[in-house]
Amino acid sequence: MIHITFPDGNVREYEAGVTALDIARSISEGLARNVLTAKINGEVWDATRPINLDSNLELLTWNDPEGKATFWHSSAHLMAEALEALYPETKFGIGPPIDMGFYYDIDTGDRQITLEDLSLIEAKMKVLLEAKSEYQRREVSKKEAISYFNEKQDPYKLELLNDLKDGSITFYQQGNFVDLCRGPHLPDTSKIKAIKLTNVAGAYWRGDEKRKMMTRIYGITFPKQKDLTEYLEFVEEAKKRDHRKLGTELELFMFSERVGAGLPIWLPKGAALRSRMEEFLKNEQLKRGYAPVITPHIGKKELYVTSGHYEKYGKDSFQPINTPREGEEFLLKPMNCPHHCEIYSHKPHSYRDLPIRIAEFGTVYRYEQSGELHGLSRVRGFTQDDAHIFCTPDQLKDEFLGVLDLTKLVLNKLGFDNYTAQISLRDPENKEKYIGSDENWEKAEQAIIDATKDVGLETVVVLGEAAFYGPKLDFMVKDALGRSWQLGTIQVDYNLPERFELEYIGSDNASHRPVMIHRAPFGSMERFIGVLIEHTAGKFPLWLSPEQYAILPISDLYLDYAAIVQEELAALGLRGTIDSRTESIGRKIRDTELRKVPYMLIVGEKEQTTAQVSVRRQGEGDKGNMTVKEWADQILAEIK
RNA sequence: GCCACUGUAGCUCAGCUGGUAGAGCAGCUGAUUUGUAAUCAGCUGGUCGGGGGUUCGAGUCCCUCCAUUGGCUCCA
Repeated sequence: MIHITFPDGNVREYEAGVTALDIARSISEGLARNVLTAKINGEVWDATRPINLDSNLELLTWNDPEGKATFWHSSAHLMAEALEALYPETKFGIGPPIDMGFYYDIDTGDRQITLEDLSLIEAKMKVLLEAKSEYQRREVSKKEAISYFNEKQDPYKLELLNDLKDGSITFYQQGNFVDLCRGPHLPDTSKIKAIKLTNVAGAYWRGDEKRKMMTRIYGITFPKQKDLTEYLEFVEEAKKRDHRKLGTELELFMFSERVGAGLPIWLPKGAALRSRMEEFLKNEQLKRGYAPVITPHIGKKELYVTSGHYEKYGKDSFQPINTPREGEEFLLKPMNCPHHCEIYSHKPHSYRDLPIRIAEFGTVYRYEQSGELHGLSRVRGFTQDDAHIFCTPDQLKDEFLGVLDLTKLVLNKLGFDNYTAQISLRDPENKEKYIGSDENWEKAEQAIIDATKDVGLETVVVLGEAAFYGPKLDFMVKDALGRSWQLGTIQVDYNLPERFELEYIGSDNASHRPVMIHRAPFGSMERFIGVLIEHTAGKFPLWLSPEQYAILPISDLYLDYAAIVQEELAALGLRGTIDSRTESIGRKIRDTELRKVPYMLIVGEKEQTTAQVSVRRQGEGDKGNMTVKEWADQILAEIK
């Protein structure tokens, strides 16, 4: 008999050789039905693998990330089985689970798999499901494994085998399909109830662009048909909110082939929206002791040689601009910090001057590979809400607190209330990879951790993810659809003060090196607004809305009254338009709804005689009549 | 940058195997003066992404460049 310990501390006795599935069945049939895999002493195992020693056991279902991963991994094998049945010449690469679903990289030789083939493969998978094949695990020797794939002529699997140690190699088989695989897998294919193959794309073998481009087929599966339906609805909703589509429809921004790829052009409505966000932050920064500065869009190559950016990124950037006579080389600025370092060093500083906080909405240009460009989220020219704080090591924590507070304010003001912070610290095993003294690193890392604790921010600490020049904190923001985005960032930097030989005179009358904090609550205005559009589906918070209301007169007869209403509202700082077209009220409402103007004020005979407006909220409908004053008070309160 | 897909009017899209372009919406003009998501009629609008080629003839076939989309790789 062996002892099995459950997560709640309970211990039960079972015969040696019992499986996780048996144990689940001993508890309840329902549980057994839901078990996908199990964690045995922290390692994820097949639910059907015999347990021979005393163990800790955690049963995993669809609700556990490992359960889902196993489910999708097994689904990838099922897809491979279908592919092999349909196209026997297929060679297989790897087929792992991913965040949402799975993929398999395959080489089909001359035969091209296209989107149209997916439904055929999907159908084949469904046929194979009927066999309810078990996923059978088998330990094999390296020699046996090599001879199997030699015979099958699968060069990719042979290459993978090369890197594996004899004695740790397992095969999994379901139906006629055998794969080299560490596992674990589902008990059998019957758990898979809904299948959708979503995409086909190219992917380099082992991610190496010098190697062969394979065909990657993406898919997703679920234990219930309903889950698939929900997933498809989610995808549909995401498509509707796509900032590229909404940006065009709402006339916020555009791109032009003639201006160039990846260079967003802000249209009046988008520019108004963005300016309001910038004004908001500028005001907050003034309150917090930041000094606005302005620096040029280009800088001499030597500036970036000094900062070290040239060495690291020079070849992969926009190439230098040359002066025609002197042949001097200038680079489009990829960052604002070198310019800001020059501002710091334009005069000597006393410790009494610190911290010095300089801020700039600085537009930077980075050469992104053409295939990487994507709407506003990945561009070649963008504006950072950049600021650099130069302070003493002792001031670091307070400065960090101030920045955290500001970033939280910014996110909340923009309607993001679901976010966490990722703290990236250095790899304690590899301290020599980083610049700066041990003492300073420890101080900085502790400052970040303490500061986040002080403001009660939920954090994840990742070791080894720090930049070589300092630890950092990134805000991970969840949008309305539950998708995570990395937006604002705060980075501590020991490197640039060193390279630019920045100094201050301390109370001991000796010169010291300041610490630098880079921070950008929005990150990039472009990217942030892209996320904001998708988060709000284009229905921006009222204070940002390019058009807060539209007055819709029932007919031309009420245009004069509409103008009076508009004047009254303008005096209160509210902005809006009058739809003076000779159109039916139904038409005006429809057009205004589609423009996502938050409020419609309908005025006709009734309103004119009572000095009221009929209020309609976008997406919600009629809110009834009230006086202009009543409505304005309500709106001004909403904006606050 | 690499692989694949796509590029036709301001927008969304149709145009079979080659026979010199079509719809809806938008826009313009006129009529309609309208009560909570599309009033009606007429009209304008395209060197079919750019360039080159094959052909008697190219939106359609071939080459090339540009851009978009989905991936790969990368991201100070």
